[in-house]
Formats: sequence, structure tokens, C-alpha cells
Amino acid sequence: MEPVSQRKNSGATSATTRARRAVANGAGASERRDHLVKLAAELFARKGFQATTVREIALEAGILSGSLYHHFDSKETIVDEVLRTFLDDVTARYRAVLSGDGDPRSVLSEMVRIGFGSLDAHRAAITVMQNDWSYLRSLPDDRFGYLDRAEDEVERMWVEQIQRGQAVGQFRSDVDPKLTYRMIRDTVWVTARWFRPDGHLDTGALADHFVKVVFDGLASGDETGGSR
Amino acid sequence: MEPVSQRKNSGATSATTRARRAVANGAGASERRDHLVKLAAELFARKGFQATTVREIALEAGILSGSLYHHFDSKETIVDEVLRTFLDDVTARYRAVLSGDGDPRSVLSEMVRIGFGSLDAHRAAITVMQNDWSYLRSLPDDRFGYLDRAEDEVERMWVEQIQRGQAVGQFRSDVDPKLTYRMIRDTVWVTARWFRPDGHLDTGALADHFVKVVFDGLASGDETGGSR
DNA sequence: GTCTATAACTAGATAGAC
DNA sequence: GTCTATCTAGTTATAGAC
Repeated sequence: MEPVSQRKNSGATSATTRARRAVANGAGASERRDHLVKLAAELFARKGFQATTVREIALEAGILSGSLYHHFDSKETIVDEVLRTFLDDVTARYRAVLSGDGDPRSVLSEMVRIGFGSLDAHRAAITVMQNDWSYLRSLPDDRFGYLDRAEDEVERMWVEQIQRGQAVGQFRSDVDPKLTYRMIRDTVWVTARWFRPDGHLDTGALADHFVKVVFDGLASGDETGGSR
Repeated sequence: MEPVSQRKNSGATSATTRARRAVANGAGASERRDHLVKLAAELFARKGFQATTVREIALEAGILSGSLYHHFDSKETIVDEVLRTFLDDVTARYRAVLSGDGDPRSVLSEMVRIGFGSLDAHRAAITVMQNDWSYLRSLPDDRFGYLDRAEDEVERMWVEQIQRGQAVGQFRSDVDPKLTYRMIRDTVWVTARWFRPDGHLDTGALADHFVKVVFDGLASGDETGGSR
């Protein structure tokens, strides 16, 4: 038996034309649907994809679980949309920066800023991506194979810039580009675990701090011990 | 109906005295039990705590799910033991280093090495800790409250060393100690996601690389752009 | 210490009324 | 677009035989 419905929307957007699926992106979009995806993303982020039940998602939206299936054909479809929305946005931003003519250091710095900046709009999605990646990839079909492909593409972008920076002498050459990329990537995304938009630092300050340490190092300039 | 049992251990360690519970650590220990915990940890790490069923754990051990409950009173108890074993080990190592008289830079460097080094013995536990932390903390009782307490203690250790390093001039003073700690912590632990012990780099090389970048920076020494 | 059998429950998903 | 009602399958955990 389902819990009693606590109606919030007793008739708003009642009979709007909702045949506008399959537009913009390939998946299908509507404001109602987007809202449900957002609610679900927050729950997925907080408790994990599997620990979140369709009943909880529905409850949060003020409807019953069965009604969710009018919008989505499965729970997987919801998380799919959460992740795709984020990945599409961030890869598009990366491409925009790379199409410019910045030097490696400023391009990399800009990419770091894009990463931290995406915490504002995509914090939940980033958390889900990290926590539930291995589970989603362990599913029998290849539905989430695009995760690996997106990761590969992004890795190429970063590694190329690091190598370019080494070639022109902006970055030290005794670091491994791929390892360095992973280090940066991990540090940026993992921030989603504890970052709160209403906290005392914003994503810009976070990026500034990170760029400072990674580019120039934690050691004070006037010190022994540095083996450089 | 359970799958057919594929007996692996047809009588080994058959009638060993197994009343030696509640020793060493508080939880309870036996080789058999430890082995089961290890198997479970690998599964938890691969698929997530909730996606891993007690049937799978039992299957992996060559027994049936009911038999698991001779060793553990619940699935939660198993993951509890996975996490405690790791946390006890790593905090003990931190304390050992801090009880020495090293300068901040070498202490911090040693702590980084402990972190990466723990990937060898605790890779699965570290993965579980990261992926399932928020779920375990969301459980009704406070059973996993020690996670927060351990985190707090470790944070104090790190932040103190960073501040000490700033005080003696080993570390630059224009970075936030707490933020820097989080950055380091996250980067070290998150490595568990992709690190493979049989890969082409070991945990020592990983630590070397990380220390190099974080202490001395990615920028080449002879370059403009560094605002220091 | 393991197995057999099953209880008690919860999950995702569906069909059709409104 | 939502609700009611329900199906099916899978989950943790238990009881008692061996």
C-alpha cells in the first residue's frame, strides 16, 4: 500500500501540450520531466542510486510511484538523463575553450574553472557519477557505455594540453601527463562530496586555490628540500 | 531456491577452536571470518554495498547465504568490519609518524606515502568508504558514526602539520590549510578508483609523483605567469 | 560450520480507472 | 497526468536438521 498522496499541484500545468518530446537533445524533454530528474538527482546523490527507491522520488514530487512511469520507462532512464545532461554540458564547455587560441597554462586553468564551476549546476550529477559509476557500468547491457567514451574524450583533451604545455616549456617535463590529468580530474570532481553552494567559499575561490597549489606548489619559494 | 553449492573447502580447518572472539580489536576475529570479510570487501568495492547481495558473498566463499549468518549477524556487520580494519590501520600509522620529530614537510610527505601505500592492503575498503559513505551515514541508527569521528581526527592531524609548516616557513602562507588538506585527502583516496596493484606503477611511484606536483608545482621553474 | 527451507518484506514495474 | 491495486522477483534474515 502506498503512502497517502500529499497533493501539491492540484491542477497547475494541467492540460499543457506535452507531445514535444524528442527535441533539443535526443532523449526527450519537458519542464515537468526536467524537474523530476532534478529531484531524483538530489536523492541519488544523497543516498546512492540503488538506495533511492522510485517511491521516494515520487513522494518528493508529490505523486505516487506508479505515476512516475508516465514520464520515464524505468529508474535507469532517470539516472541516465541525470548523467547525460551533465556530461553534455561539461564536454561542450571544454570544446569551447579548446577551440580558442589560449596558451596551455591558461587553457588548463580555464578547464579547471569549468570543472569547479559545474559544481553549481551539476553537484548532484557529479556525485552520482562518482559514487554509482562502477555499479552502472556493471549492469549487464551496455546502456552506460557512454560513460567510458566521455571519459576517454575528456582525458584526451586534458592530456594534450598538458603535453603541449611541456613542449613549450610552460610545464615541467618530469611529470607524467596522464597521471597528472587524473590527479586534477579526481580532485576537482571529488569536491562535489563536500562542497555546498551556500558555504563560505564559492566555486571560483575553490578554483583559484587549486590552480595556485597545482601550478606553483605548496612549498614556499625560499626553501630547501625542493629537489628541483 | 539457492544455486548449487560448489564446495571448495571440503574439510580444511574443520574443527578449529573458534571461541577466540573479541580479541585484538573489539569486534571479533578468526581467519575464516577475516577471509570472508576480504571477499565481501572486493564485491562491495566492485558493485557497491547495496548492489552486493549476501548470496553473492556466500557464493564467492563457496557456501550458501544462510551459512554466512553463522559468522556475521548482518550484512552491515560485514561492511562495518571492512571499514574499521582500514581506519584502525591508517590512523595508527599516522599517529606513529606524528609521534616522531620530523619537520612538517617530511611528516606531510610521509603521511601522503602512508595514504598511497594503504592502497596495497586496503584498496577495496577505501573504495567502499568513498562510494558508500553517504548511504551508511544515512542509516537510521548511528552505527557508522565513527566514520565522521575518524575523519575529524585525521583532519586535525593533517591541518596541524600544514599550519606548522606555514609557521616555520616551509609552506606558503597564502593557502588555506583545511582546503589544502581536503584536496590532498581526496586526491589520495580517490586513486583507489582506478589504481590496480598489478599495473605499471606502484604506490611508491604514485606518491612520488603526487608529492612532486603538490609541493613544487606543475609550472616549470623558469616561466612567466607564476604570480608568486 | 554448512545446508535446507522458508518467513517477512521490499523493490521496480504494469494495467486500467478516472 | 495521476491514482488504485497488484504482480513478480528478489532481498535479508531465521530455524532447525545434519
